Amino acid sequence: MAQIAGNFIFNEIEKDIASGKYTADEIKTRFPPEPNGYMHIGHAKAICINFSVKEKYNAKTNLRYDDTNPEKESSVFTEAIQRDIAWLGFKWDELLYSSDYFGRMYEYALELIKKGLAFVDDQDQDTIKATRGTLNEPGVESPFRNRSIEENLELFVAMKEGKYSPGDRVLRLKIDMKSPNMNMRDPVIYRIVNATHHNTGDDWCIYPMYDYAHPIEDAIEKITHSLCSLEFEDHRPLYNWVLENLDDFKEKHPRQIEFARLNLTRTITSKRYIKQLVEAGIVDGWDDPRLVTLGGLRRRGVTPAAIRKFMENIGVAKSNSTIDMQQFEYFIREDLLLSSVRVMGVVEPLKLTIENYPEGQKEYLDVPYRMDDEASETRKVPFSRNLYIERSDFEEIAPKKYYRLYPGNEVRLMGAYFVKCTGFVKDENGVITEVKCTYDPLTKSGSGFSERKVKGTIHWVDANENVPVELHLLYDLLKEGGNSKNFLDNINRDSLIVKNGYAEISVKGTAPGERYQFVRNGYFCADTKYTEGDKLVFNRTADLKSGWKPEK
RNA sequence: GGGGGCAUCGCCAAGUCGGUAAGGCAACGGAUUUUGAUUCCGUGAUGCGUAGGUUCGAAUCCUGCUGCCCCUGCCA
Repeated sequence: MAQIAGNFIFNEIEKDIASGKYTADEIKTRFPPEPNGYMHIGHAKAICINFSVKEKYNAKTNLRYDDTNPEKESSVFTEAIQRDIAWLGFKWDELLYSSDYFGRMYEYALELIKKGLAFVDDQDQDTIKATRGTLNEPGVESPFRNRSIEENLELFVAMKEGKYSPGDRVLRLKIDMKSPNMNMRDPVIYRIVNATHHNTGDDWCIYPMYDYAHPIEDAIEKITHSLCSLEFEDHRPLYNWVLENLDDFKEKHPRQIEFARLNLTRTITSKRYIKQLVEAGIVDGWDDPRLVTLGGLRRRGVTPAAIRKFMENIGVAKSNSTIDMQQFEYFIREDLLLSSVRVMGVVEPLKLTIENYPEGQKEYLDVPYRMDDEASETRKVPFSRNLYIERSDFEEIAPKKYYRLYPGNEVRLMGAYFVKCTGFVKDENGVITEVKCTYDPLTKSGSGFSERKVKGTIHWVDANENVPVELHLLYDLLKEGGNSKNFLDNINRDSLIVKNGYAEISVKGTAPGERYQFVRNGYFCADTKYTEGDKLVFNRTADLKSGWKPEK
């Protein structure tokens, strides 16, 4: 395996090992998603970070669902999450649910109550909110803060037994209403919720809050490094407080370390916004190939290897940053360059007639999959008088430095012959409908012909023996420069361009999910939703970079 | 009028004890090329938010200032 690049988290882990805080063989991380939605590229960063610790230190990494809010969670998401992690190529050591610890969490709450560190508050939500204070003013203590341990115990048990309704009472930690850290102002740690939980069913009607549950989950699993995103930095004192006040964990407990989450230019990662797109029918689901959800990327044809290399390359740090989408695209192309088969496909067909190639004649050329590799395998590609070429490979009046076809110019048809443009046909609207040319039999590909050279090489497809393909060209979902308050106004309505083209016959029978490089057009992946039987639909995963700029 | 973070090339990002600014993406040259792809060479900070200070020497230490992000859910 390739050397894993360093980052500040690895440095901290190594310091902890050096200082004896944790031994090398007990290093353990966890990826703790809440099963309340589909994962996207941002989650992939967190997954890669946690599992990279496993790989680098030969450690353990658990997949643990942070399922403490039954109103938002569902098992359709637990399954989707497992699929996505497995797709990325990671194997968790244990698959766990924080809801499996509800019993222990309840016992620990009892312990805190007995220690006088937690109390049942009868105030309603609005009152609690109003007495929390502000960033600049301290909060005020609840009038119920000092009730007896016995009464707290009795009330909390009653909460658990369903004697009250949601909102009636909560369990709060007794920390400090004057703390400058809002999280420490007697945070609520248990609330009453009447909802069926995806894992525990109707066993519970009280549910722990994240700030209380998370440190306990980590500690129970003996996680050493609890890696999370920056916004939890303010929660770290509370994370530590909970563990330091519980007998089971006060001696030794996990360490929380925060890192900056991933932002990518030109993309939408907000769950709320993606949902809007799905519901408005702008995209065809959570796995629409234009989305950076893991399902969307998979359907688009992006490989797990590309995602992982990208994540490793961008590093891990604490500064808020936005990575240029081009950097991600670079790794997509890099991975596809050698892994995908190269064939010819025409996106926007234009007829090419070879006037001196006998009508009715046809030959099958042996074309190497890789023109740049002499050892490349070949496939048979039919060639005849009537072909299709790319519309953009012909110009009636050539711009400067245009190497493609225009009247009088000669180019190479990849894997075939040199061809010289002799004319073209326009319809009544001035649209070019056909290009005419002659070919030179001496220039056959592979013959070693070297009498003259040609600047351009273009791809082509036989006009009779081919396979029709529907090509989905995918562009940014966000309009450039759009910053209307109304999200939908910022959406690029041309993010999906559908083209009906032709691919060489070897593409026939392509299975959903299979990839090609359609030479000069980019990397394509057969869509898993629309490809069916003879109907081939391809998503363009990425185009090819081009150094050619028409205008000067 | 609080607290917690972050500031190194257009975008990311190394820089662990102060010793004289890695790497990637992008961009721009040029070479090779039956993909204007790939590959290959070459080009970037006298400078590390800013102003001072300590030091033979500071991105790294000290002080002041500035900018940006996060925090007042019975969400995670």
